[in-house]
Amino acid sequence: MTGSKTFYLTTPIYYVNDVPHIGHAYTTLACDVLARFMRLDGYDVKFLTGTDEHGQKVEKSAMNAGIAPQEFTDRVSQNFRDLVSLMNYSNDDFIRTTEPRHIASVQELWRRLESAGEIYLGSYAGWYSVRDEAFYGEDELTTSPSGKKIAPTGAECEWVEEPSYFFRLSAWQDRLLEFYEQNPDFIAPAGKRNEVMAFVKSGLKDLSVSRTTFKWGIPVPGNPDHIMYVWLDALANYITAVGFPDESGEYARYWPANLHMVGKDILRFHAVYWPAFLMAAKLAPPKRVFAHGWWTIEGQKMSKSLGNVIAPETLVNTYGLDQTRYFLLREVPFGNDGDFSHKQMVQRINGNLANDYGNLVQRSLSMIGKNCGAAVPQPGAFTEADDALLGAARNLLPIVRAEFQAQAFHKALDAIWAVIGDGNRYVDEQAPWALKKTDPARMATVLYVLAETIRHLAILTQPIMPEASARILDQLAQGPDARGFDRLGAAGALVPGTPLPTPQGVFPRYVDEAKS
RNA sequence: GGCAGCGUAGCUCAGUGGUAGAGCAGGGGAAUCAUAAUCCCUUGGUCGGGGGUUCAAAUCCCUCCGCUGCUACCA
Repeated sequence: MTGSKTFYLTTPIYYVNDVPHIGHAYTTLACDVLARFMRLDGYDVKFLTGTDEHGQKVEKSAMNAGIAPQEFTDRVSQNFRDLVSLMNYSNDDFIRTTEPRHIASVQELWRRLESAGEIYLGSYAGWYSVRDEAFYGEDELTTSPSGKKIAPTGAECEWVEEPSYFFRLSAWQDRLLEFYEQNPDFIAPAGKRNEVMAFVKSGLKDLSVSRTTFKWGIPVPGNPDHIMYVWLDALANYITAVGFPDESGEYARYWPANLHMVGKDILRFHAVYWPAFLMAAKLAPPKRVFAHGWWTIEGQKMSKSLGNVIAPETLVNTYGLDQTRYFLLREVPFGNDGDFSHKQMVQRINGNLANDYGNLVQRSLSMIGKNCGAAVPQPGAFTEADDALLGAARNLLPIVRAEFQAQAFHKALDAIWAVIGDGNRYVDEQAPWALKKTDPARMATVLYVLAETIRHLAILTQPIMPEASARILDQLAQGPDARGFDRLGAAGALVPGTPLPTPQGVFPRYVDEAKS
């Protein structure tokens, strides 16, 4: 056993009514690279993703499709399971909110909240638009000449009242603020933390947590006329997946979650409602919620009406899987909004991957293949320059680790690429092609230093680019058991004389189709 | 409207009191191991405008202009 070092991280569960796009792929990708990193770093990791399958919209979509809701969700949730293999995600579980384990979990959570006096039956009243399926505040509405209340969307609203259970969110305002104060890293990035705290400080109202207007959801225990509020249902997936209500097994090992990764649109649910629900049920709140930004496409907002929504499959087919993974995490400081453009993508592929990283690997391994009998060369004494490059490579782990722990993936990549740059400069300065004639022993040392540097780089790029990194490690004859972070440094140093396969390019240049 | 943040080289951004920086793009050169990839040098900014504090401000204060986010129950 690895012992006590565990790491539990989650993506949001995706609403099955959506078609997977770059945004979904991005969220799960960020979790995937973190999960891979932590595993390589010796942690016992649980990485969860899944689908949110209840709610009025799903019910309606199923009806329109002429099939039962369950059959409908079975069908469309497949889109998200396909995304897993397309993007090479390494999740340990895939949860669906229609599974029996989840229904049992949510109902138990409800019972605990109810028995703790945190839920009461009241009635929910407000201006409701049937067309928008949404309630509006009095101040958002305008009045038409005929006296009707009109929503900002132009839809007519009517005053409706329905019985509803409420969660006593108002009672948690101070305890939430105290929780944020005592856990300054709970919400990231910092700007988002300020927004959430401002929201909570502005005052919290009790939250309606049940509906009677549709059926497709989890019934309230003891009152099946009520369906649970979708967010209570959805958020609970994070404890369901670790076995709740059984608190002995995985729950004891993994809960509280180390990280909930979310898009910035659903931060409030995770940073306000969720810890309140959990604390009210006398369960531990998660350690951290990170809200990342949105992608625009060629400078424009992604939207169905603009027809510029990019399917992850298109990216992977056009640019390659690892190239896409690299771009999404390198191009934009994680947490910021970013823009996807073909030009930038090609820039990254050709500049960073083909020219910098790929070329360093290829030029080094190619010289070893041709001049060192296709085996790891035998080094002599190291010079200052050798030690400098090796030192930079060996010093990378603590830097990269710190950046990953802060989810600053772009900074981790910057640090790795700095060493790639060092490597290319070292090749030019040492000019092993000249040493070949003048000092073959020195050439062997230089090439050994390069191979050892590349080994470090490839081990560290595994989380971001699993396939390409594996191919580089293959070319260094490093087997599956030689790829963990415990092999960085002297512990895993290449053994001179080890036969190496013929090197092959790993990052091809992207050449645009000839314009017509 | 209120609260918060941003505005630095053509582009994307780093830099929070002490002589303006990086990557990419542009220009010149070197090298030839390598996916014509690499390496070196270099052009380029009155740090949004104005005012103030200070020996010294991109960095602190005030003000104006522009942009963005949040301001609860569609997920």
